[in-house]
Amino acid sequence: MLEKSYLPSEVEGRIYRQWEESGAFRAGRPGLSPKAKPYTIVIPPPNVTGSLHMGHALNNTLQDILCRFERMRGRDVLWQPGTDHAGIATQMVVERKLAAENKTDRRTMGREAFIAEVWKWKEQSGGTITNQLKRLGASCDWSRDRFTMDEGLSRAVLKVFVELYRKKLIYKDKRLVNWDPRFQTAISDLEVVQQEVKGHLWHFRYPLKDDPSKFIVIATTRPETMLGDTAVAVHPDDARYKHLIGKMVVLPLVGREIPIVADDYSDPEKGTGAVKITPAHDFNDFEVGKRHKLGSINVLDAFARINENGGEYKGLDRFEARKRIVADIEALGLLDKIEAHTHMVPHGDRSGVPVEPWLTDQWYVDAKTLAKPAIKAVESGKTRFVPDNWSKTYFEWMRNIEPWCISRQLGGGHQIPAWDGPDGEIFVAESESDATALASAHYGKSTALKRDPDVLDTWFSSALWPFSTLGWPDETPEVARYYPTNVLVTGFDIIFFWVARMMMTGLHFMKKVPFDTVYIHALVRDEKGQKMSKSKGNVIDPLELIDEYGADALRFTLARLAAQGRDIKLAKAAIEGNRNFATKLWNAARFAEMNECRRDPAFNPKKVKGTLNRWILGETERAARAVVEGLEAYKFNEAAGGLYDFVWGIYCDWFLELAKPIFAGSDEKAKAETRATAAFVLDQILVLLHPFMPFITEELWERTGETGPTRETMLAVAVWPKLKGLENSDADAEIGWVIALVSGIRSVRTEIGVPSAPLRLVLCGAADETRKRAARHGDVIKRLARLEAIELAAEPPKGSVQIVVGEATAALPLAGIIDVGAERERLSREIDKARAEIAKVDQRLGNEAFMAKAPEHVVTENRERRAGFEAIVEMLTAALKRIEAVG
RNA sequence: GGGCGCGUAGCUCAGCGGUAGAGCACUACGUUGACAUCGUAGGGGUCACAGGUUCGAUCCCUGUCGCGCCCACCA
Repeated sequence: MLEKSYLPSEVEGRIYRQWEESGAFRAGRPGLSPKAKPYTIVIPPPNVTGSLHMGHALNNTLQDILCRFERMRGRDVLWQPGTDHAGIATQMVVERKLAAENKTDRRTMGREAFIAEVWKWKEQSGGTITNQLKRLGASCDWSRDRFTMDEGLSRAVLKVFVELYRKKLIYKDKRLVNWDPRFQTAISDLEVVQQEVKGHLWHFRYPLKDDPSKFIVIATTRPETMLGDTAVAVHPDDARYKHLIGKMVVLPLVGREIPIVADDYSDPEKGTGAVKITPAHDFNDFEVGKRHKLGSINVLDAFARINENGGEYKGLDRFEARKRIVADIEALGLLDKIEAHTHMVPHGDRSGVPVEPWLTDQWYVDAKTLAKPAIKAVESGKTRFVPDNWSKTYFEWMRNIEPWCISRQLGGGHQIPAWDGPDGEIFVAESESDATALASAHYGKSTALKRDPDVLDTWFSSALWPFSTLGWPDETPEVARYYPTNVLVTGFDIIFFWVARMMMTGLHFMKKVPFDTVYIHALVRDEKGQKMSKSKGNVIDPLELIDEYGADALRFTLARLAAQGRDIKLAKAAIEGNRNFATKLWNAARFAEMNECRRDPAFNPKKVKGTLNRWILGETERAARAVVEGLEAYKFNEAAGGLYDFVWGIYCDWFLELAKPIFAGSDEKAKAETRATAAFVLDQILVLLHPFMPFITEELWERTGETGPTRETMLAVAVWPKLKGLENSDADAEIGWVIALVSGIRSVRTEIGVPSAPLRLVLCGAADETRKRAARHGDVIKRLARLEAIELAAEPPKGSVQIVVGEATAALPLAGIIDVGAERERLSREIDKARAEIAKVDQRLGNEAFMAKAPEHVVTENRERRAGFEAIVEMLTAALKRIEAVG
């Protein structure tokens, strides 16, 4: 006997262990048909340092739903798990740990020692997120778990780097990069976030060399960079400054003479119309500098302090220098004015400090070239975004892509496989010995090399994920079988970081797109729509929810909210509601058990006779179809919502209720059939629901299996129901009639204020069918609508209230309801009919299209047509009146 | 500045050319042998606003207002 309610905490751990032990999650799992088609999803690898947050919960719930669904449909599913070493994030965690343990810091201990610390950390805590994913129910093939730093993946990284280098798609270049002064590393454009900062616009007077009593006034938000100014630019057509073009100014505080140049970049509307040019510290200025062959003077060091080019300001932090310079300019009488100014300032996404454009040597990927096939693949539909509008975002970025800076000056990560010769010559190879060999050949003698200390952007290894995890560059059977993957499930925030780059590397190295479909899901926010963040304190921890309500309730909630194109605002009440749904399901199974609804292996749904049973089987087929269609279209909300309505609103509310009198009755044959049907439908429900709520369904599958023939886990074999040809319009009509009648009576009872008074029901109208139905279902109707008696009459009694159900009418003494929907449908049909008539007339007159488009012309132009039009108006008016009369 | 999306019941959200939906909250009644983590019924909405298309618009088109996000922007 099932307990009174379902207790997730007592079930989930055990069930998950069973699944794992049975090997059900493994690609090529036992019991699989040899013809099974592969179905692959690679997990977006979470950071090893991370722990499960709500975004992971959504992302992995959706992946798990798809994987379990396809597994049950008989596919050979590989859900490839793994974790990412996540550059800065990991470095920060490990550094914090070192500090806590009073060990030496990363730079002092050196690379080797630090990497060892990272690995040590990974061994200790890297399993956290994996275990949390298991608690969620994720059915990954854990035997294939990978880490971006492990040996195989590192080999893939080396090979990709070397190959792209040889094809000149990776190169080293000296240009401005976004420099993060907190971590002292370059970062890519994507890792820069713009933040609004309330600052100032300082107007400085730069004296003319010819006549120091005259000035040109420039405006700047970053006074400290003036130390590196090499020109002042004005717009060539700016009348205010035209006469100054070509003249020199003397840079205050520094004394350097710099030219006034004419350049379109200068915007007469902004600032004073004259702009200082600092090519070493501004991306736009860098371009201006190139055009006018200006020198560039770097005045900052790696910590964003003023360097030796800053003269007396050397050693000052950039913001300290700013204050000093403004004060000094003011002291010289060269401060024209200060305006308050709010503007966007680029910050490092991890460090949170303003980044500096800084001139350094870095490694770049020629993204422009690699993007071309990646753009084409989406244009041609080889890879499809769902929802489709994300392809627009993808195109927009890919078509304007800039070189990808891949080198980082960090402690952890894949070291760049480049070795420098004594003369600066660079040797790129997969191993030190290969590089040495290259160097020997180049120099004609063995030469000592020094390895480039930089590491790769963490996204470089992630970009290879769909094939590196399968064993590439080796030609493994897994690569052949499971690549390309079927779908990538991810959030829109990493389309650029990750999706686009996987497309580029996948197409270049595998010659095939990495995935057919990219499903982009929403962001999970709190119930007020705020982004969840630690600082706001509005983070909902999925693990706490799992503890409180069970993994199934959380998963089902997320699935029901995962509509395309809208963020998810998650409220605890929603999860509670779905926990209640789990309880409801549990109790439906309990009810079935109490009524001896045992699974019957010989049960054939097509041979069922009873109307109620035929009806619920048809409904089951419909529900199953809705799940399949929903999941195939990635409409998780429709699939889950449909099941919710089916299980609660149809199976429990009506089927089981209508079955009660049969179970209590004496018609043994009907009883047996209804029992078998109830058990069969419950089985289908468990299967349909399993992708969404795997734990409770597996538990019930097992428990209901105790009575009938024994059976394996739902994952062992293809158990997805093939329900076809069960829909039955007679049964639909009949049970629909009963439901409508009972609902109508209940509603009328409340309306007239006799919720439990004994009432008689008088059935009238289309007699034969009504009479038969009443006879067949009289007991049920009486019971559910709490009636004293059901009578038949030709006409509704006077003073009664009518309930129209289909063609039949029922009447209760007092009350009143009429089927307005039927009226409306009839109206629509009549209009269509009239339209067709009019079209015929038009055709006869040779003006087909005319009438359809402009009826008002018709009214004045043609009597015959006018008659047709008026017919519509008349019908409309009449119908409207009918509807009004009814209320 | 460029782009995307959203404004539907008190709240969280579905829906989408044909009588406005669910869950939660609220009200009334109900412990009727699966379930009070429940049942039945009810109140509550000019579906942001204005035009247009249509027999009919919450839904399609145009515009306005409000909100959110992404990209670009350090004078």
